[in-house]
Amino acid sequence: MNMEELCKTLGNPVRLTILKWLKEPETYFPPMSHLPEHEHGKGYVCVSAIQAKAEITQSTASSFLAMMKKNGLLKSKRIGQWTYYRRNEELIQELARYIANNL
Amino acid sequence: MNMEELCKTLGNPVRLTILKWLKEPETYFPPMSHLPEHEHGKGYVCVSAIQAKAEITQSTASSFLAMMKKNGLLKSKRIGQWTYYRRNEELIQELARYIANNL
DNA sequence: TTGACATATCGAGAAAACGCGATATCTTGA
DNA sequence: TCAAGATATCGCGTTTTCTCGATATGTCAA
Repeated sequence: MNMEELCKTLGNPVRLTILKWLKEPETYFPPMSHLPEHEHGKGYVCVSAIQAKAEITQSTASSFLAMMKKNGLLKSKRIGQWTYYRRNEELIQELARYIANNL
Repeated sequence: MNMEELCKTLGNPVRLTILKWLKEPETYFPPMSHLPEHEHGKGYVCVSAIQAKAEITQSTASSFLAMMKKNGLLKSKRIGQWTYYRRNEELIQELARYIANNL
């Protein structure tokens, strides 16, 4: 867990908002119609849905999500031509514990 | 608590390190010889000690510390010609709780 | 195999953060 | 009142981040 990089990643209003949206995907995104049944309810959201909601370009969405994944905040799964991202709750809790105990 | 600004502030290696040093002031800083007896043991460290330890200029130290105070990470007390800074443990714990529960 | 669509990567101009030196302000002791 | 030391603020060149458009890559269906 790279605290500095993690904080830089979270220090951007768009990325911070995306992370919050992904906490309640059903609230903030339309149903992922291409996602197979057995992957429903796991919090997966595709890049284009996030891009549309955040009102940023496709390239920005892609690189922001890649950055968040690189720092461990998100996990991703490629299904067909879609890349789905979801939160990595384990790292977020680890971050909270780190701040509480070691920062 | 402004999460975005807080993360920007923590997303800098020097500021992050300063915050950690202030967790154990006796370990990382020489005794604050001008600090009155009754203020000892409270974690106060003066600007010039932090500046020297971090190997940054006086102006950078001053503005970094002011930024950290503005975001609630530090508290400060002016005593004579010295400004002493210490951690604001309450906000750090609040940040940890916020990440654990609301991020 | 090819066309269409989703995503990733590249290159660049604009905006923000970095971190310095110079200078101003504040406080104390002479 | 004045000089000296500690800290705060200002201005600025440098570096990093932001965010875009253009283009490349990957995947599926026809």
